[in-house]
Amino acid sequence: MTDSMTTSAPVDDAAHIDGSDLLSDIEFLVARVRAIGSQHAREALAPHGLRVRGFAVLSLACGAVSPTQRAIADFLQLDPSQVVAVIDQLEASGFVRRSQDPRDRRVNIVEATELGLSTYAKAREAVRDARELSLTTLSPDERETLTRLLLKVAF
Amino acid sequence: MTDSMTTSAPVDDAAHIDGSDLLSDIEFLVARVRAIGSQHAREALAPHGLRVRGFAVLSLACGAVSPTQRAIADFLQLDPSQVVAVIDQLEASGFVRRSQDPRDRRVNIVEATELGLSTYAKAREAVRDARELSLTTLSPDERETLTRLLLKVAF
DNA sequence: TATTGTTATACTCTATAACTATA
DNA sequence: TATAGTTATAGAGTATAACAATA
Repeated sequence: MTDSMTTSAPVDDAAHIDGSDLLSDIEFLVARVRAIGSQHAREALAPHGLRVRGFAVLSLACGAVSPTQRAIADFLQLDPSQVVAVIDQLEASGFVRRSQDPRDRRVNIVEATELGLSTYAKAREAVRDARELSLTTLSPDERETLTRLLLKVAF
Repeated sequence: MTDSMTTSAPVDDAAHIDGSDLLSDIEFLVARVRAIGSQHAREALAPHGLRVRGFAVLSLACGAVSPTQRAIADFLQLDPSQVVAVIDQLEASGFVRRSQDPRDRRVNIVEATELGLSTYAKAREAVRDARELSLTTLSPDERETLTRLLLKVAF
């Protein structure tokens, strides 16, 4: 339920604080794990000129089908106006380009450029490496279980 | 990696978008689950005059030992200046009071008031009920497993 | 009339540095 | 000199409404 990050180990303060309610609270734990994860991801992405939301959008633009802005908004559960801002930045960095759908001129299709594709490949590696730091305490089996359970909740 | 919320089911758009990279990404899934969870928590807490961070701090203040602001900051991994703001609000609402530690006058001990204790009890119930909506797809065993795995990563 | 993308705006959250009072 | 708390500020993230172009 919080989101900042330091490297301290608050659970060690067991004598000075009673966090029993929160420590058994899945939402609290999820919030904390997200804080750790997005901090690591931010650091891993920064050298590649990407932030977390930009990385997610670029990931979709690099997929097998070039998505529309609307599809991106739906998939990431972002407001369409937020997608505009993210894509503005990605386009300014030369990672994606917008192209009008000839069948419906309202629609923008978001395509990754060559630079976008290669940057994404490198950024993806960097994120994966950083993730090792977060998940080092989990066995491969446990990671798979965690992924499966999160997927059930997320959708 | 995103944080807004609607009730759409983006995974259904499988034909229109390729989210395969993200859907197997624990950090992405964690971010999404957090978004869902904190949205539910926000809605559950609003009628009680609490927000997510305030609820977390109040939870600690209602624990067996009254924490110092520093202990709260350490435990929640918040910057001490953020704790000040949260406690200001909790104190203005009459949920907690600050009292100076007589042994070290720099230290503020945060105690829950009677109103704080009763509000926390109600808010905790509301959050628990709301959580049922998020976790309805998980069995009790799965919830326990998820809690255990998250705890391993979180600390 | 409904939908895609856009602009503008405000609010919350997060991070940082500088300050005070105590130790 | 170091620590607990505070103040101030800026940046990032999020939510909302109104708008133009197109269907």
